[in-house]
Amino acid sequence: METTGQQPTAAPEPKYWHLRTVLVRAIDSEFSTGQVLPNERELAARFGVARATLRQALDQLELEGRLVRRRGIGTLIAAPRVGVPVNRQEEGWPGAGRSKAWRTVDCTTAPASAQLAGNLGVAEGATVHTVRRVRLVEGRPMATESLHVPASALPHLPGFRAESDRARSVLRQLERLEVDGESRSVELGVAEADEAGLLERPPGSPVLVMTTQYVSAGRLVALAVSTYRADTCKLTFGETGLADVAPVGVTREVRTAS
Amino acid sequence: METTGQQPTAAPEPKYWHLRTVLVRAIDSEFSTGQVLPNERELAARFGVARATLRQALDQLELEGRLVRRRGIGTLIAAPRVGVPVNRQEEGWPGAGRSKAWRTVDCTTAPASAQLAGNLGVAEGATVHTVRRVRLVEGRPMATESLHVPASALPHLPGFRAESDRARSVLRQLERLEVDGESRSVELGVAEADEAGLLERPPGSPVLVMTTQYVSAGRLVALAVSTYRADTCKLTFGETGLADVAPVGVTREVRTAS
DNA sequence: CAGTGGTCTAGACCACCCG
DNA sequence: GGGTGGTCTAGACCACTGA
Repeated sequence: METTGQQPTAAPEPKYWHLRTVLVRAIDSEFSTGQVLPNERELAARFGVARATLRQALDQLELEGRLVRRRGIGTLIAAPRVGVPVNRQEEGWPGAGRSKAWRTVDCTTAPASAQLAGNLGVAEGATVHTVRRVRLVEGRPMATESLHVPASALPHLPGFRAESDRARSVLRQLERLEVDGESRSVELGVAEADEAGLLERPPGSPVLVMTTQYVSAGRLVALAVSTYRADTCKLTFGETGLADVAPVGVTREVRTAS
Repeated sequence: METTGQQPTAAPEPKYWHLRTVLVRAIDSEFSTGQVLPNERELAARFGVARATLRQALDQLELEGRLVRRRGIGTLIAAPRVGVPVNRQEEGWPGAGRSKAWRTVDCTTAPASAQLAGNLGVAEGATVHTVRRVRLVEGRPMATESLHVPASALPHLPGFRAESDRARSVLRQLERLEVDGESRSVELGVAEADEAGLLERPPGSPVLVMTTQYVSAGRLVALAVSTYRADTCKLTFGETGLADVAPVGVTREVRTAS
């Protein structure tokens, strides 16, 4: 199992990491999108390791978005990640009410918990509308979003309505507001049970969690928490999209090799 | 090992996922930042599972940034993620030459590979400067960056110099350019060997890969590929930072519970 | 049905940290 | 030293897919 002829005193490279490197090369040179790899038991045998060790390498590659594993089917070469625009307001929230990009799941109106109230800058117990939506890209769910709006930010909201109407009303009222700006943050998370279901992924799948604060007239009028599938999504904040860059994996390899 | 009294016909929840849920509750209620958990063998025994199963749950929690595991020490409750500003130009590149936020590692000047040339919009083989830097937050490395600049974008760059001087010159020249805008993308990746070393993390650690295109006078003048430690970083794109939102984990729990 | 990936086990050894 | 997490093994059973 010589790695690359390293000195005995050198730091010993874990088998699974070496395996990953070998597989990356094989994937890049001998396979193309959608193709299925040999099954895990065979691969493990071929490389002379336990199946668990091989799986550790595959886990890495899946986290990088290079592989997709489907139970009962096999391990496939993943398509390059989809660039999902999140910068333009039309992509995020206002104007999206009529778009097909988002599908409303439900809408609740309830008093804010201490936690949520703090984040929204309102008093605890203040009424807050919460719209839950799913973002679709090419018909597939790519993200979930929980949009929290204090009732005080929507003075002209019509009275009681059916849930689906209420969601529409909230979104419509939001569009009427002048949005001065948004501030966002992005971090890594995992899909909880409900999100996992909406994203059609198993619980624990990695997601990019984007938190957006919408400001109007100097006040925070909405807080959106979105979870994007990390396996297939690349969040793009482009201002005026220049040419798209090639998959990062490749870019980074190039740099490393230089 | 009753989970929560679910029907036999219900979808069986994996043990490691149930374990994770239990641990999340324990962490939030009974532990505080920096505290060490019982060791893995003891925890596994206490929950009546194999150590490997327990580790699967801990892996999840580490990915979420709730735990930190240190070899020879133990498993600690992680501090909340650090918000790292990446939107303001002063945080990213121009003006950072004199700042203490970035430490230059090296600087190379070489012909562009086909891959890199395509991404930069120059001819293959064109001369490109590459500055490698590390971003420090509170003295700790939080990100690595490879900044690629076509020599054609820096017409006034002085001649040959020592490497450290060259890096400084490239950065200084870049600052002189008027930057019309940047377009960014963020996705999930893993740290390769060299990045891992700079970030003081083992290879394969999750990172947020941010790719930034800098545009000046309608032309792409620089391409930056940054890798941020996903365990401790939260990328913030705030325009004019309002109050910070609480840790997302909590926020999301609140929403789920509503 | 046979074949795939997903979960789980019990045990072993190693690399690292500290007193 | 003894204790920690990190790696690796060989095997088992389950859940899902497709023919």
